[in-house]
Amino acid sequence: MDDIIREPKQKRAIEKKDRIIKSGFELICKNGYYNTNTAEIAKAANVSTGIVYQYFKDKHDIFMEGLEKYGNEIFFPMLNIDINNFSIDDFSSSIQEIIKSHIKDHKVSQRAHEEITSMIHSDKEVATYFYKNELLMTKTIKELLIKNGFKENDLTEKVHIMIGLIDNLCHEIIYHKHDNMDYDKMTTIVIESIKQLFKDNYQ
Amino acid sequence: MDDIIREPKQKRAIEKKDRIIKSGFELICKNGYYNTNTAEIAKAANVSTGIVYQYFKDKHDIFMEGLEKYGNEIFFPMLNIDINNFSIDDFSSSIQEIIKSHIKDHKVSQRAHEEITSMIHSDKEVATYFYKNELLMTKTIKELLIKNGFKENDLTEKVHIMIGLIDNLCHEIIYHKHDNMDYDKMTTIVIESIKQLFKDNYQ
Amino acid sequence: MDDIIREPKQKRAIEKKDRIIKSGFELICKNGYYNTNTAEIAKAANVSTGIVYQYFKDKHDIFMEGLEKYGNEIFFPMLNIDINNFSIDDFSSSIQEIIKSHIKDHKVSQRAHEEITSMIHSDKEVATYFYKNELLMTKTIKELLIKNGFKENDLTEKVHIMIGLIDNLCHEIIYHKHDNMDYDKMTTIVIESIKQLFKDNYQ
Amino acid sequence: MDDIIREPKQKRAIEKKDRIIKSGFELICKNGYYNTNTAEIAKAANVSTGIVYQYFKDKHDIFMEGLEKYGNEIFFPMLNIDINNFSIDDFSSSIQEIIKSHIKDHKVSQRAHEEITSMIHSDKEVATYFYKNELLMTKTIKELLIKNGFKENDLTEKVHIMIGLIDNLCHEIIYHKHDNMDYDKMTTIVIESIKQLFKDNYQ
DNA sequence: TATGAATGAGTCTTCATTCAT
DNA sequence: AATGAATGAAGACTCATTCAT
Repeated sequence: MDDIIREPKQKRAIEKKDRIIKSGFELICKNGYYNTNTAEIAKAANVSTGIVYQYFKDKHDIFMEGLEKYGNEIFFPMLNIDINNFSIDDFSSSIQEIIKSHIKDHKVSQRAHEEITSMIHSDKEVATYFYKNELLMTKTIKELLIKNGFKENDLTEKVHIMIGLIDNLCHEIIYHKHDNMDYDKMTTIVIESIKQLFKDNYQ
Repeated sequence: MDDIIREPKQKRAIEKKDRIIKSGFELICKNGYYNTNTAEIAKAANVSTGIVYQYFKDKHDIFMEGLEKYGNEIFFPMLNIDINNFSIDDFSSSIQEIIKSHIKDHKVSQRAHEEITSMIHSDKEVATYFYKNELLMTKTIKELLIKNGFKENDLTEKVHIMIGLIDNLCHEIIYHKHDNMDYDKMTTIVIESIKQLFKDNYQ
Repeated sequence: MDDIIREPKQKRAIEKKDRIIKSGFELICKNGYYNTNTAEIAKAANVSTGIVYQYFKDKHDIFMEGLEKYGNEIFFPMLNIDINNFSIDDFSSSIQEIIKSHIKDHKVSQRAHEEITSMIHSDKEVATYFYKNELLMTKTIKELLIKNGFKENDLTEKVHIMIGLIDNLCHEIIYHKHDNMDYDKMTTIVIESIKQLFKDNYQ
Repeated sequence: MDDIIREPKQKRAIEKKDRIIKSGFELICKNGYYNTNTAEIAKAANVSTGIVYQYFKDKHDIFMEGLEKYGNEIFFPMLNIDINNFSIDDFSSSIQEIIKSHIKDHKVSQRAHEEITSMIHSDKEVATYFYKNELLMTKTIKELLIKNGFKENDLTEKVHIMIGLIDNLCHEIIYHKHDNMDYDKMTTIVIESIKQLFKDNYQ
């Protein structure tokens, strides 16, 4: 009974905290860390300024929790690649799939990427986050490929290059929309490049 | 007479302004826009805080002038590729040359890139700068390749992809130094990828 | 019936209130009034923050009740002098006894004295408390002396001076521990001074 | 000429800083450290809040400078005893003189003493200040007495006790004004006590 | 032109107190 | 009676910009 009564309290508290993280991270991604103040975050989360500091050490902490929570789908969407959707036999569609989900997952903010990567060098915690997840992602994908029959053959380096290719492509598609660029063609070329990249690793 | 007297003054004034731009841009690249204040900039430039506002509308203006002045060598070093150093016959070494100078030019600050790209979306002027120069760079390189006998054949897209490959490589080399990455191999692979990328455009 | 049920509750309530007073007073004495917050007090007392305001008007009220309850043994230990331990025939040892217990009673916190006396002038209630008890103490000791055969002879003033002498001595011993001071000698001298002070009042 | 123009600037700056120190110290002494905010201090000093932080590291710094500047006349007025006014032959009047000036010098605030001594234990800098000056004062007076022919004979301890006696007396006279206390008598008794205290040290 | 002192709005953060449960 | 989450006013401090000289 005690539990039943407490449960919603706790649930609401968690929801509240989540709201703060979400609002904070969204605002920071949209307007920048220094252009977002705690009052705005609190207001967007529909809480008082005071409560923010009951859940978070400081403004930076809000951001870090947001990064931990939402960062992966923005920066490391490939971490969530479903192994079952990956097929060596249909490399093209696998990569296309990755690109699609990559693009789809850019939800929180179009600006997140630049805003946050800019903090890598000023902010040790952010740097650590990226370093950690970059390694993880490379490792994850490498293992995925090996499971799919790829040979170790400068695989680490190639995976890194592939990630860069995909990142750049998605980035271009999502953000820039240069008028003179044909994105379907570009996608095709990138996929072809990736295939070439790994040509010595499978068959 | 007025001119004669003013001339040296003006020369000094120009030098002074340049000093502010340089100091401001360097500090902002090193420590970030919001972690750099005008007092620091003035001090680093060896001028008074007041004078800054005689030469610049505001802090942001200092940064923009710095970006215009020094941005290219940081963000678009390929704009400065010497056409004479580029050879279709020795594609590898040409690209290697580009990478080398790319890396070398990251002088003002290792942090400049992230710091500043983060401002693209919060700052229309910065965005414009990048948009403008990205197009210019793609165009420049494309023309360079055409001059070197390359065929138009999704060349715009390919150039863009190539720039991304090189950027990522340099970035990786300059910033991350992941222990498990062999950068010489990586460079070789990237060059090979670029060659493959353009294989239908030349010969 | 109501009473029977409430009784234990009330007992607990009283204990709870006492715990708040004790914790609050101790913390304030140790860390200062402004460096102690109600959350800490509640936590130390093992109660919720809300309940504090059911027992006390405000934070200041907690402190005042603590002062009333524990203040005497810190600030006016001489109020508790046991008349049976006081002897005109062995003045020295009587005073030595007072000093000993004076020092011993500085238990709640070495800092209490300064912290709280500082509030005398900012806080009318605290001022009233001290004024009231200072008079009481002087009066009490005066009466004690008269009961022990001392003659009225500027006795009020002398008692006040004596209290000051003892206070300073104890204070010095408790807090400062100046290296160059011999506290045994000092005690002897103070006792001799007190004897001299009262030499016209007894014999 | 440059100097002539600069001089007043600098003079005003110094005056401004002094005004902040004075206002800050007065307000803190009157209302307490925690009941005084920087805005009030700035307003009292007739400056903006911002300028305060050009002259001082923080609020505490204002206070410390005030303490260094005005503290001695409040806490250690005897440091300023004029040797020529001190005479072994007329001990009474010498001490009376000290008491008089002691009382006269309590200008900044009646509350200063308690407010500030309360900070001794919470504040290392304040503690250091007091420790340093207490030693200095004891030493100064000791030397003064020796110069006047006093013999070393527990002189350090006696000086300390004397200072306490005088402090308490002045304190009583200045602050408490207990109705039942005759301060002239009290002064006489204190002086007599001091004479007794040193009776073995001179003649 | 040049200085650097001065301004004051804006920011993060704390905490006594209240209130929904 | 009890909890502890929530409030929001207040405070220390920063800094882009202005201004007296």
